[in-house]
Amino acid sequence: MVTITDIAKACGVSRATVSKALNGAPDISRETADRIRKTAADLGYHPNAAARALKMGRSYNIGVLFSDATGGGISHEYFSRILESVKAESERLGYDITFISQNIGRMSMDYYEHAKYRSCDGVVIASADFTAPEIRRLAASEIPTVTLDYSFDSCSSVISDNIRGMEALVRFVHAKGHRRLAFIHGEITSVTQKRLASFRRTCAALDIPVPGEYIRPAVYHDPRASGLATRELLALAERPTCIFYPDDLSFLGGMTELEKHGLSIPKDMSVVGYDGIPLSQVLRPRLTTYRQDAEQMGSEAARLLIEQIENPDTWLPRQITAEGQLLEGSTVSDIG
Amino acid sequence: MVTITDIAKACGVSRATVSKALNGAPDISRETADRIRKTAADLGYHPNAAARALKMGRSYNIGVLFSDATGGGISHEYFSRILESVKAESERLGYDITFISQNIGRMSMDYYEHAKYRSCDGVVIASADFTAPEIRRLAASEIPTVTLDYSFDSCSSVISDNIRGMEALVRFVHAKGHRRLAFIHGEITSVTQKRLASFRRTCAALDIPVPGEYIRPAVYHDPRASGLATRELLALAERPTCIFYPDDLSFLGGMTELEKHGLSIPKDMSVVGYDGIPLSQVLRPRLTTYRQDAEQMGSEAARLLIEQIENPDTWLPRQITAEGQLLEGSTVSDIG
DNA sequence: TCGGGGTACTTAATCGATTCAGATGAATTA
DNA sequence: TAATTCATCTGAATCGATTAAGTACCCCGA
Repeated sequence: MVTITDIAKACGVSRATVSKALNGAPDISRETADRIRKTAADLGYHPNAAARALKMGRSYNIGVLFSDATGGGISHEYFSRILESVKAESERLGYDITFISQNIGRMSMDYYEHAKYRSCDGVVIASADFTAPEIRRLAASEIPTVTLDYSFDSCSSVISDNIRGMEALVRFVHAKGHRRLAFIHGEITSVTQKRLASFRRTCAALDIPVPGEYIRPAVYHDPRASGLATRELLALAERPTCIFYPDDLSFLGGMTELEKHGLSIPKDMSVVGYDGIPLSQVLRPRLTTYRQDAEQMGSEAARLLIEQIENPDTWLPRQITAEGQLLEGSTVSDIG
Repeated sequence: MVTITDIAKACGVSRATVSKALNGAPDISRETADRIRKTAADLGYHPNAAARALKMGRSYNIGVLFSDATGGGISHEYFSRILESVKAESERLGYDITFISQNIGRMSMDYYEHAKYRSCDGVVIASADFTAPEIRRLAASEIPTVTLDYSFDSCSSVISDNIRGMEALVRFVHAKGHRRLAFIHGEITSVTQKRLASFRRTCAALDIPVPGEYIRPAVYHDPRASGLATRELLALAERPTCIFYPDDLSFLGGMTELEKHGLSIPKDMSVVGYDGIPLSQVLRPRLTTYRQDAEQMGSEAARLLIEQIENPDTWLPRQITAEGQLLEGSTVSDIG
């Protein structure tokens, strides 16, 4: 590896001079600085990240903490899209990405310790459970932190607008004349709570009664679970006219179940999804759903975090809401 | 942060002794070693990764390089599942994961330089194009490397058996009596070439003619592209009786198109996918496809890599083939 | 001619951990 | 008793980069 010493030798100056020149210190003459920069480029020099991290306490590395109940966090399309855009934006701004988890090999450490161990300059957190003490410890620590879809008041956050998204869907369906709305929800998380609360509140505002049996638990991104919930709904004495699915993938499980019962969408049953993944828009009928802008959320999160890292003094926590968008497909019949 | 110096002070020994005790050096007495280990645990000590990396040239960090044409690598289910399992297995073995890419911030560097910059102990490579010079440079370097779905003879690799997988599908369809097989393929990569070659070879072996117009290009994981390709196939004078899709998601695009033409699966058209993602098995009819074991591939890759890192002397390149499995759904009619 | 004040550099300490080459002291041997 | 051996621990250099403090040199004014 080319080190600062090699450049110093090649240029006949001290290592300190090289370091300063490369970092744009004011007390190096133009000519020397240019010469050093040219030599560095010629030799293919890149600073050693470990040495820098050790000396400066800055690693130019940001941690990503994705924790969900099942552990397969990344493989959910919503998360992987966020991850991809956090990664892209961070790289653009000069930072690398490392995953933060608990228990690396034989060492047992929590998230905070792991982040310190790797000298992460900051961490982006997505979690199904923000009440977990390990998550709170990290969020409350001196390490800059941005949370996704949840907000602590001591750190910045990027939130997809679940309240407004769900309200938009309910109002859309209501406008089409539906009054018997069933709601299949994912595991209880803060996001789920928001969507459910928004569903209930909007229904109340529109004078739509919501019988308890119309609210069914399932699991996010699990077509099987939503298929089951769908079957239960179809067994009710008074069937709903429209089913809200926890997400687009879950809808596919429901779709299968509806077909089995010989019900066609939207003639015999209307449905809406959530997420707006690309797949939902190539299905026929096109799914009516609410698109969450995962790309925007990821890059916004990276920007907020890095801004905080680089301006610790002037920084104040900010909550950014990522606007979604109702995708009006054709899975909701007009029975007005 | 608790450092080795803190422990040394607390125990009244030198820093050297602490380091040796924690690393199990033989010239430290049992009692001293125990006392030091206990103190370390009490104080919540964890070694500083940067300091270690600097001194030892070992970072306990492995790089993951996912590069595809579109750039959205991670968000493809197949890749994200591999990533998830590389991550899980690496963590179990004491390693963290960092993404390797080109051009971090203002610094322009290639993959190899990036891996050096972060002192990665090794790199797992998944790429759409293994002929790219930056990929070859990394694979040919002194950095331990494991490739996925491609093999250089100088490094280990984990390959999903595309040859056998495709052969199994063709034979299955042939056994059901189909003789007019259309093949929609993804972007031309080494994987695509293997599948296509295997398709052609197996067809030849079974005396199935393959007209050029039955081979259609599309894009992996893009329902729109495969929908288009499907439309073209349906416009042919002599339609195929079975369509091979590049992957399960692509099939969904085809499904939509087939429905539009009033064709039902498998009565009017048989189809097979590839990948065996969970979704494919909850659809009705259940998709006939070939399951690639992404989880096994990921953990196998991590194990191979770490074995090489930890035993550089006795190491020899190994090629591991991950067996897949034909999932016999009900999207292929029996016209025998 | 001497010193004040810049400019442009160098020296050396430092970050936290590892490791080689001693050093210490007790026990053993001639 | 003096020399040797062994187990156990310490001192100091080192990895590559940064940075506070110090030095050399030049220019200028009185």
